[in-house]
This record gives sequence, structure tokens and C-alpha cells, in this order.
Amino acid sequence: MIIQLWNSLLTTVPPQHLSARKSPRQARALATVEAIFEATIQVLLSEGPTRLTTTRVAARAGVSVGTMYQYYPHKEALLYAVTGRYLDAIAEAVEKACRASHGAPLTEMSDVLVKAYWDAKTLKRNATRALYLVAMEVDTAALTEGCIQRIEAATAAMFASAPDAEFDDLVLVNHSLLNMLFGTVRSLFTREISPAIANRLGDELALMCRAYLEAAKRPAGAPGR
Amino acid sequence: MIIQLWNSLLTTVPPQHLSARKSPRQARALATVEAIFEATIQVLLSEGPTRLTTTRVAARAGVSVGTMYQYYPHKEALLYAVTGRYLDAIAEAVEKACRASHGAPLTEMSDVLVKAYWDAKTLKRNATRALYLVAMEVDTAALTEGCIQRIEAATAAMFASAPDAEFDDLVLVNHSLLNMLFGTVRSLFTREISPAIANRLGDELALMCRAYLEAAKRPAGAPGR
Amino acid sequence: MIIQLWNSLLTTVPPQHLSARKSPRQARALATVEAIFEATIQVLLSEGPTRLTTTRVAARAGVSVGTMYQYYPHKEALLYAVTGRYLDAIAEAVEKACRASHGAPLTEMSDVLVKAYWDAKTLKRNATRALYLVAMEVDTAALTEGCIQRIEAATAAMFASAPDAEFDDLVLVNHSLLNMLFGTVRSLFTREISPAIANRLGDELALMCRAYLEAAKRPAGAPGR
Amino acid sequence: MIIQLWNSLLTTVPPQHLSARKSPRQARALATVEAIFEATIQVLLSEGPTRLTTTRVAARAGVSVGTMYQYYPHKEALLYAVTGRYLDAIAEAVEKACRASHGAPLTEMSDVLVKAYWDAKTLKRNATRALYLVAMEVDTAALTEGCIQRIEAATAAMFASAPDAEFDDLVLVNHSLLNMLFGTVRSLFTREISPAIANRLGDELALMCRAYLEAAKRPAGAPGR
DNA sequence: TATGAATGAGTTTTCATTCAT
DNA sequence: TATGAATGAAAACTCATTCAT
Repeated sequence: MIIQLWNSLLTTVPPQHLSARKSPRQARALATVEAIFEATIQVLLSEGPTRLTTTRVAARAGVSVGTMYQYYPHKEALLYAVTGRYLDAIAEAVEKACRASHGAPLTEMSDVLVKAYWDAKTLKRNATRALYLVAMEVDTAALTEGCIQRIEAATAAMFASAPDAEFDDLVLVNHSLLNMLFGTVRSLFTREISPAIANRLGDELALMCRAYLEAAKRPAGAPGR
Repeated sequence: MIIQLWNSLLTTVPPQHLSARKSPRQARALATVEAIFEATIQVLLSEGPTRLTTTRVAARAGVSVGTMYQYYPHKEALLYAVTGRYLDAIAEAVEKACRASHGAPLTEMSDVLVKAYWDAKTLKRNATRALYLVAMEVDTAALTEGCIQRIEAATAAMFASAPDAEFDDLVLVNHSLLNMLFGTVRSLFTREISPAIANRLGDELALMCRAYLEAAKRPAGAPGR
Repeated sequence: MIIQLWNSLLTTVPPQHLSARKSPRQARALATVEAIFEATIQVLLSEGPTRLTTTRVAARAGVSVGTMYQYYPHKEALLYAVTGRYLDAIAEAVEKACRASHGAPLTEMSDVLVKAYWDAKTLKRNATRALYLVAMEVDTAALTEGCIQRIEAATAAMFASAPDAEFDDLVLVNHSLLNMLFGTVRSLFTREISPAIANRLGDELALMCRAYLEAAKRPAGAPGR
Repeated sequence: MIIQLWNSLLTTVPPQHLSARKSPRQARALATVEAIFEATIQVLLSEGPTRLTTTRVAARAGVSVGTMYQYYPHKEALLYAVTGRYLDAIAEAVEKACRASHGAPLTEMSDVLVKAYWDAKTLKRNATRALYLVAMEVDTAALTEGCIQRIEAATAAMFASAPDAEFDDLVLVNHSLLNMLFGTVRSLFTREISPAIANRLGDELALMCRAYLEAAKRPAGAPGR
């Protein structure tokens, strides 16, 4: 049951050729999969994307290549799975935070969103950095879009519930805000920036978001469309 | 004047192992190098980064592999050169726009910056999309940083000349703004977005920047530090 | 006993970059490595050193290139391994013969040495000729020196035990004798010489060695240094 | 005329496919050829046989590849020419020394021979070491044999004129002696040996030759065949 | 005649994937 | 089911040789 939940979070259904061969049924298998995932991140970080080979991942995970291929029919499927699980966690964290902030003032919503996304990324700092590296190599665009859409739905619902704000085009503003948020955070993780500076830039990011939302909202007392 | 001196200093000098083997001397050779550059972009876009092979690039450029290796000792050096030339053009465009806006009102500066960066990227749309793809694979981090620093110097100088605004920490705000600008634009080019929507998002981006700068500037009449 | 300890110490340990990737564990793998060794010799003899390519060796061995690279990280490592095994056999044969002749008359020692070396080389006639061909291309100098030192130790010990001879400078004479022996034999194998003539030259070689040792030994009754 | 002499010393007529394209006619061309020869040796010594490329030789010689190919139709021809000239010089030196020692006592003949050969090799120490490196790669066996035969003829004639010695089989002894001389010297140049030790070994080599000749000559008073 | 840009066959090496044990 | 040896297509890179200028 846990397993099923584990998979079902993906709104995006993986295309046939990218799906895992089998879901881990036993505890041992689960541990194996876990080890493989972890190994993938490790190798990516320590060796770089071009040296990410199936053999190396298997070795690092402590299993044989053959075993790995029993779970994932090819390299792409593996990366697809790792990425999927990661994005799932991010999306869920943001969704949860948004749900909890329905009805809050706009400024608070903004801060909550930034903090949730930022914290989720920082919590999985390794994975975050590692997966930015392969994002373009594998066909994970669909996965990313799926994640974005989940988050977009969550934030749109949240912003729609703001008691102190209305927008002429909520969808556009929301999309634009998220695009900025994702892009900016990506920059911060991709470039080699000291944690201290990164934190100050994180604060500025929060300020940006608030300022943008303020600027984008319909002037108080203005009529709806 | 100081700024100009700075710029040339900041121009990143390629590390030994990434530099080109020789520069084209004859007209024929120049055309060859040009064709190789163009082919690199083409292959990247049509085949994706993992299928970017030296053979394919050479074939697309209409030259033999050997010829390519006469100019670039290996794939990395080629990508480094292509990236370098591209970033140079971007940085120069922004620098020029900034110089022309010294003394303008803050809002105008913001718009000018966004427009200059956006236009430069859009003008080289193909290269832009193509090079985002390889950015992580090759060691172009240094190049990117060099480009960023050139732009940062140019914008800092511009913002310092704004008659209607002062900042408590210009460097931080400037850095933060650019980080957002670069990240957001990256997102827009990386994801598959229709031009129409991209343009609307571009407008929102301009709004964001203005709003952030307004929010970050020291309240009128407030004392300096 | 001291000598034996020495021998094992002198066995040249391959430098990191030239050592084999893994040793064959299963019977199948052992046969594979054996085939690769044999194929190396064959290709060397039939095609010459410049046409000794990894592909050709693999093909002749009846395995795929990939397999070869599982055992040897590159061509040099392969040649190093082949050479090492060959030199080991030679050194061992000579050592054994020397040990068996301790205490014999000088003339007999000389003949035994020449015969042992000559026979060992002749027994592996193909390998002998093949490896002379690559000796200069690969960095096998260390291996060769190691082999020489083993032999030198063995012969020095033997000559020191001669009841009918003493030398002013045993080390020099020994070294000089071996240098001549190795060089002369090399000439005989390298040049295209008919076996009949080669045999006669082999006899002359034995004569040379005896004559040199006679000439070099301290006159009977002369005092030691 | 000098040029003709320069070529004619070769007893061995180069096979069609290995001969130079044209002999240098003008002083400038002569200098060019000289530079190419010198460059070949240099590259061989500094880069090793596998890095001996036509481009590198041309560059080191200060000419373009194209020019080099005007003199030598291919790499082999170049190496053939370099080797040929070198061997010629060696053979000539030995021949001259032998001619001068006709009628001398056997022991003196022996010493003269060793010294002449040794000195000739040492005088061209660089070339000697360099050419041992390529000796096996190119088809220079014929050249070497030619050189050997010239020397063999010279020494045979010399030994035949010895007043104090006769041999049962002069040809065999002569051949055997030279084979030993060549091989031993090769060993001394090939291995990395300090000049001091090399000199002592050189003395031992002279002793060897004398001893062998003494041992091989027909006992005084014994009847001829 | 000299040059050096261009050629492309040939080499080394890697690595995703299969399959006998 | 797990293993890891074997595979071989495909990649990067070299270099002898040619030929337009």
C-alpha cells in the first residue's frame, strides 16, 4: 500500500518505454532501489554527468549491473525514476504549504511559497544539484512540466483565496511568479555561491516575490473584469 | 573609463587545456571555423546534447573531422569557444545599453536592462537554447561567471547613476536582480513555451524588475548609511 | 636463502598506470587471458609492431575488444603484462640452472649459463622474437631491468661458489658477461639467420663466455685484494 | 660530386619505394635535408618513436610538411634515408680503421676494431640511441645487413692479414665476433647506463674480443685445413 | 617551389546492454 | 534471482598524405 502511494503521487504517467520494470515488492528490494537512487546522486555529484555510467552506479550501490537492469530496463528509465521521485517530493512540500495558507494575507502567502520551495530544494541539496545536471540530458521535460503544473494548481488555488487581493489575470501572474521562482532558485543552486550569500539572496528573492505580487494585483476598489 | 578598463580585464582568458589550437589565418580557414560554430548549434538543437559528436558536427559543417581537430584539440575546447563567443556578444549588448542609460530614471533603467538582455538572447534564439543544453556538461562555469561579472559591473555603474534612487546595498540588490533576470530568462527559453505567451511573460518580467527595484530602494528622504 | 628472499623482492611490481584491471577468476576468463597473450605474440610476428592494434589482437584471440579492455586498461598495459610473464619465465629458468651448478668448475658454469639462457629463449622462440620488437615502444625498461637483476643475482652467487676461480671484481665481470650474453643472443634472434648457422654461432657464444671468464679470473696463486 | 659520393657509399641500393624523391641540388636544399635529418633524431629522442610524426619532424626542422614530402615520398623513406646515412658513417669508420691495421698483431687488430666501432657509435651518440628505437619499425633490416657485410668484409680481410694467427673457420669466427660486438654495444647504448660504468664495460668488451680471438685461433704449429 | 589547410581511414577506448552460469 | 564476463556499436582523436593557393 505504501508502495502504491509511493508511485501514485506522480500525476505524470511515465511513458511505456521509461517505466521501471517492476516495483520493489520485498523489503530487500526496496533497500536495493533506495541504494541505487542514492548512488545515482552520489555519482552524479562526484563524477559529473558524463561519467555517470550504469556500471559505476551499480558498483556504488553495491549491486551488480545485472541486478540494476532487473529494476530499470535502461539508463534513461533509471534517471527518469530518480527525477520523478525527487520532483514528487518538491511538489508535495509546496502543495502542503499552500494548502495550509489558504485565506492568509497575500504577503504571507508569498513568503510561505518561497520558503516552502526554497526549503524543499535545500533539504535535498545534493539531489537538487545533481539533477539540475542531468535535467537536459534525459527526456524529463514532461516530468518537470507535471511538477510545475501541480505546483501551479496549488498556488493558484491559494492566491485565489487571498482576502486582500485580486488579479486581472491570476493565471498569468501565477505562472510568471513561479517561472521566476524556479529560475532564480536554479541559478542560486547551479552557480557556486557561498551559503551565506545564498541566504541573503534568498531573502531578496522573497522581497521580489512580494513586490511583484503587490505590483500585479488590481488596485483596491477597482472593479473586477 | 575605469569601467572600460575593468571590462577588458574581466574578459576570461581560456585555461591552457581548453584553448583553441590555432586561429584561422586565411579566408578559407575563417569560413571553416564559422561553419563549425554554426554546425555545433544546429546539431545541438536538432539532435540534443548527447548526440553532439565531433563527427556529426564536422559532417554538418561540411568539413572532415581532421579539419575540426586542427582548430580545436577536443570537443570541450570547441564548446568552450562557441560558448565564449556567444557570451561575449550578450555581455557586449547589455554593456552598450547600460552605458546609454546612465542618468536615466530608475524605471527606465530597469526596462532598458531587461529589454537589452531579452533581445540579445532572442536575437540568438538558436544559440541561446542550444547552449543552455551544454552549459552543465562542459566546464563553462568560468566563462559564464566572466560574462556575469561584466554585466554586473555595467549595471552597477548604471544604477549608481540613477538620479531618483539610492540603495542601502547596491551590490546585493544588483546581484540579486541579475540572478533573477538570468534565471527567469533561462526558464523561459528552456521550457517549450509559445512565443505569444513568452512575450507576455517577458512583460511580466519587466514588471517584476521594476517592482523589485522600487521595493529595494531607500525611502525618499531617508538618510544614507 | 638470502638469495631467494632477494628474488621475490626484485620481482618488479607494475606501476599503477600499467597494471591489469582485474585478474581472471573463472576458468573461462583464464582461457580468455591466455588467448589474448597468445594472440599478441601472433599478431606481432605476422603483422609487425606498427600493425599491432587492440582490435587485431582481440580478433585474433577470438574475443571482442571490450573483453580485452576488461582485463587491460590499454594497449600498453597488455604489452606490459605479456612482457612481464615472458621475462619471468626466462629469469626463472636461468635461476634454476644456476642454483643447480653451485660449486661446479667455472667452465661448466659458463656453459650451463649460456645453455640455460639460450634454451629458454629458443623454447619461446616466437615470443622472444615478438617481444624484441616492442621492447622499445613500451615502457618495459623497468621490467627488463628487473629480470636482469634477478639473473645477475643468480649468476653472481653461482660464480662466487666456483672452486677453481676468483675475480678481482666479480660484479663487473658478471655484469659484463651478462650484458654480452643478452646482446649477442638478441642479435641472433633479431637478424634473420638460418637455424643451422644460429646453432654454430651459439657454440661460438659459449666459447666466448668461457674465454672471457678465463681471461678475467685472477691468475692462480695470485693474492686476493 | 660530393653529393654523388654521399649517396654512392651505400652498397645497398635502396628499393624503389624507399628511395628519396630527389637529391638535394642546391646549397639551400642541402641545408634543408640536413635540418630534416637532425630534426628526426631530435624528435625521436625527445618524444619517442610513437610520437615521431611527419608534422612534428617538419616543424622541428623549420619547414612545412609539404616541403618535406618533396624530398621524401613518405615517412618510411625518410627514416630509411636517415638510417642509411648513419650506417654508412659507421661502416666507413670501421673500414678505415681496419684498413690501417692490416698486418698488425691479432690483439691490436681486436682492440682497433672495438675502439673504432665504439667510438663511431659514441660520436653519434644521439643518432645511435635514436635509431635503435626505430630499427624494428621500419624495414631497415636490409640496410643493417648491408652495413654488417661491409664491416664483415673489412674485418675478414684484416684478420686474414694477421701475422700471428690463423683460424680454422675465419668467416665463422669473424661473424661471431661481430655479432657479439654489435649486440653488446647495443645493450650498452639501449639501457640507461652511466658513462663511467659504460666505459668500464667498454674495456671489458675489448678484453672479451681479445680472449675470444685467442681462444678461436688455431694452436701455433697446427696444420692448416 | 613552398606552404599549410584539408582529408579520412584507422586507432584507441568507452559503456549500455545481454546472457550464460 | 543475482552475478559479472562478454559484446560491439559508436565515440574521440591522430596522422600520413594530398593539393589548392
